[in-house]
Order: sequence, then structure tokens, then C-alpha cells
Amino acid sequence: MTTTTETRWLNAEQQVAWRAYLLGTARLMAKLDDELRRFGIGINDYEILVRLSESPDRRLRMADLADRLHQSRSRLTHTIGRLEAAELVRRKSCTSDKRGVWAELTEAGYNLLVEAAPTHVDSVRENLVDLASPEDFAAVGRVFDAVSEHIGQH
Amino acid sequence: MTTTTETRWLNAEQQVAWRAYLLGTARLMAKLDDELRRFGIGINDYEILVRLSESPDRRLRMADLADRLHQSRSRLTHTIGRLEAAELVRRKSCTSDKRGVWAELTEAGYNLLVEAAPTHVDSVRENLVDLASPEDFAAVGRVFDAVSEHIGQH
DNA sequence: GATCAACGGTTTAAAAGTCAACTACATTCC
DNA sequence: GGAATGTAGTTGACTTTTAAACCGTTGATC
Repeated sequence: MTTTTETRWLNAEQQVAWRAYLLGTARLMAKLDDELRRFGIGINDYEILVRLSESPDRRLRMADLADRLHQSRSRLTHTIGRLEAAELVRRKSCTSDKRGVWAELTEAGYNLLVEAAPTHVDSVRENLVDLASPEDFAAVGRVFDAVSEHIGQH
Repeated sequence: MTTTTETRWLNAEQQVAWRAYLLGTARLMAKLDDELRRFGIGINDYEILVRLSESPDRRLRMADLADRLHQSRSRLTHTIGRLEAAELVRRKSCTSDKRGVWAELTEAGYNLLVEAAPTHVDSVRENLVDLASPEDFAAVGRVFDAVSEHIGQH
């Protein structure tokens, strides 16, 4: 008897599905990024702008925003710095917690989002949503919801 | 009558599923990357080693490898350079096509893969495959297969 | 109300990725 | 066989991301 447990390798179908997911995701993200580039932003920037636009007063605390996108705070600091330089976002120090910083969407940031959103959504449809049956796409939602849930914040 | 077509926004469920996918993927990749780090590589390196290990003579042409992973050739050149410095991969110039270069797995590269694979597969199971019903996971495969297919090489 | 761990965010430097230009070889076509 | 065009891969400059150290503030504990 050994203490090591036999590795449960993926079976053929699982293997194929896993690789389809890896390759499909790589292609999809590259494509979405590409199409957003003509608005001068990438998908990461886009998602930041969206989160801000939906929030009360169009602003969020840095840590909160970082968590929602599962990014390191350091990365977000850099990205917000660039978006601030592009005048799409502005920083405001938080009065109630002196450590805190709000990232707030500017008018220009909001306008850019309004301009880019239709193209982006079309692209998400064309390259993902409309390619799947509603049931299959719902399954994708369930699976990655479970993934998020399982992995948690850290 | 206008020339612009009304944007077909995502409905509530689609929106939720799309965001679950984005967040879940971010968390999953970070997690897998993390767990591979103790073997000194990231998931990107890992996938390269796997592709090579499965190929005849454990080697692939640069462009071929880049296509399979949907990476730019430039990026692959840099990555292979690092893997070569780590002695996990070696370059061999291709005799039949003098422009060509083979990336070939070294013995050390193969050994590292053998060592890392069980942990990695466990992690893929624990954080993805085993969280989904077989049907749901199969749906993920179908969807991203369609995505890959639709977007194609470029 | 002083101490000390934890939190929120930034900084810095190094690592990795992108982009455009470039070299060398192959292929096509006249 | 020679010009033009395309393919394979690399290079170098630049941008983005990562990792670790850091500073000021907060909150719990004594």
C-alpha cells in the first residue's frame, strides 16, 4: 500500500473540452481586445469603465474594483493611472477613510463607453453568445459561477 | 428610417453568464498559474511543454506551436528563449526548410512536465472539471470549440 | 490612550508581452 | 533565372504586468 493517490487524468472528452476552452478563450479575448483597440482601450480597461459606470456616482473604491475584476491592487493602481492620464477616470480621496481612494468615471470616460459599447456587445454576441445554444451558454454561466464561487476571493 | 441597426444588448441571464465567465476565467487562470509556480513555470510555459511532449520527436516548428496556442510568433520567440535558458527546451534549425526552427523538449523539460502534471491536473479537476456536471462541462467544450472555429487562425 | 496587527493603496524594479521593423529563405510567375 | 511576393523567425523598443517592499491609516486589544 502506498501513500500516493493515483492521478485522475482527464478522459478524452474532458481533455478535448479543456483544450477547446483554453484555445477558444485565447482567441476570443484577442479578438475582443482587437476590436476595442480602435476606441483606444483594451478589454481590461473596458471592464473597468463598465464597473464604474454601473456604480453609484459612477465610482468605486480601488480595492473593491480590483476584487470585482480579480486583479491585484498593484495592477489596478497602474491601470487607473493610465486611464487617469487619458482623462477617462479621475481619482478622489475618500473622506470617511483617509486611506481610501475612489476611482470615478469622467464625462469623457462615460462617453467613450457609450460609444464603444454597441460594437463590443455585437462582438461578444458574434464571437460567443450567438454561437452557442441558449442552454449551452447557460451551462457556461453555471460552470464559471461555480468556479468563481469555489476559488473565492483568494 | 435610419441606417443604424439597434444594438442587441445581452439580456439579464446572458449578462450574468458572460460576467461569470470573465471572472471565473480570471480566477481559474490565476489559481492554476499559482500552483504551477512552485515548479518554476506558469500555465503558458506548461502548455508549451505539453504540446511539445505530445509531438513526434517531442518537437514542433515555432509557427506551428504559436498557432496551437494562439500566440504571436514574437511572444513565442521570447518565451522559448526563456525556456531554453532554463534548459527545458532547445532550438534546432530545420534542415528541410532553412528558415525553420524546431523547438524541442529536453530531458529536463520532459521530467519537469512529468513532475508537474499530476498536481496540475488535480488542480484543473478541483477548480473546474469536478465542479460541473458532465453535461455542463461538455457544453463548455462545445461552446468554445465553436468560438475557436468561428474566429479561426486570425 | 498606547501598541500592534491588518488594511488600502502606491512605488519600484524586474519579468513578460506587444508591436513594428527586419533578415533570411521559399515560392511564384514571367 | 531573376524579380516580386510571401513565409519563418528574430530583434529591439516600448508597454503592461508582477512581486515585494513600503507608507499612512484604521481597528482591535490591553
